[in-house]
Amino acid sequence: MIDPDVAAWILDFLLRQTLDDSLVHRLILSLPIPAPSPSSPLHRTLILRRLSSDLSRRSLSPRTLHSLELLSSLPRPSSAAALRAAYAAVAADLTVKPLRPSSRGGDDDGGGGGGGEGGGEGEFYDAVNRIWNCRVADLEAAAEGAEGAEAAAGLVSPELRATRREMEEAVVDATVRAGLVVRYTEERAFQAVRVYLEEAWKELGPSFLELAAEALIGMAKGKGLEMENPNSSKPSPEEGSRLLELVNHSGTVNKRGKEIIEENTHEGESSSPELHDPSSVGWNRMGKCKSTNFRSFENANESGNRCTKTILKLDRDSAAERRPSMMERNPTARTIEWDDLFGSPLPANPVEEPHVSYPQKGKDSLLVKDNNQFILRKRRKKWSSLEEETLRKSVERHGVGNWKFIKQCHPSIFKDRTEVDLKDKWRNLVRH
DNA sequence: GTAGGGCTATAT
DNA sequence: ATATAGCCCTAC
Repeated sequence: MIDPDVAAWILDFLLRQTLDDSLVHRLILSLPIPAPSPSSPLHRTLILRRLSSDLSRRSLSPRTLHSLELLSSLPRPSSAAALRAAYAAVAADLTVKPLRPSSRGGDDDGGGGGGGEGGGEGEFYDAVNRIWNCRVADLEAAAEGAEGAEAAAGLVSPELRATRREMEEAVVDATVRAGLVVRYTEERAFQAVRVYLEEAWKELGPSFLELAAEALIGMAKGKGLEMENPNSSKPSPEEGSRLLELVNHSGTVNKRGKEIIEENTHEGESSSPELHDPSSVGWNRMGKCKSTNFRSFENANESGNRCTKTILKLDRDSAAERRPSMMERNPTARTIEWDDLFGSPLPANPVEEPHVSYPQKGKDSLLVKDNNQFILRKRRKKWSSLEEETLRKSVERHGVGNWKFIKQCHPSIFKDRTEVDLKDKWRNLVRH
């Protein structure tokens, strides 16, 4: 069994070699590597390797942009200027891509409509919206906001801002569009990434294993031994123990580093409790809960983070199917908490299904009785000033009514809000 | 997906 | 006690 630290050294070394990607992939799967923490050197190596892979496959994609964003958010971002340049170039390339002749006319042209020209424009508008009005606009906003709020804001450069303005002009001006195609070639983006990678790899320095090897060679030479000499191909016992010593010594250094990483990880967790929000787990499990007590059990858990509602209908009301009109008030409605129903602590096995976890009291949800239905209501959460400000800016930028789009633009900020929430909040904002 | 009416937890 | 903000419901 390979020690995880040793495995990390090996991987760190291998990732820097010009190995086939599929081989690297298999190595990653076979080595006992702990999930690299963002502050570990291996993390940077991994992202750089991913970027190199994009470059060698000559395939720039949103993933490339993401890699660059990750790199800029690492502590001590390397080669900042080259990184900014690469980001701007890749963003421009991805946007302009649909306008290039090569991307047009494919085999999907069979329909045979008239206007052969307009094909890429729609995709271009989408790309401008996606990349420049959302992604880059967010970076710019973060750069202006509280310093250090968003580390990736370091990607913002005058060049990037200028390119964004240019892209916005291009949306309404065909001449500008044509100019973009000429200027922002794919090759230009490749070149920018290449320059950055060269600097970044250089800045990263040799891998630990290479350093160890060099040190060993140095020691051997100091003793007058020639490593290349076939006569001394058998290392003496003394040399062997030196290597061990070297590895052990570095091992302690590495272990110390790991401890720091773990501390950082803990800090990160405590500062963002929503990262491991247990209630969402509870929700998902609730969705699987099957109970004979309930006639029906709907769980509308939207793709991911929002638990919309859970409706439980009691057996006895199967006859009373009629739903009250929206205008009818329900005098029996009241809000109760989980503890009111199940007592506290909750029974380990409240229904048939074992291992069912319920949302914690006061954590996220309430249970509302509405006529014959129980409705899980989302815990009321006040809008933060960041959410509010983001909504204002987004509406300014994208207009009223594009709630879904606005939510997609800021998935992390509006993590706990649905598009309906955004709409409701806007209604409140403009009411006063 | 969005608009708009309605309900209720929470702030005042 | 009242007003408001946040959330829910449903028609379209």
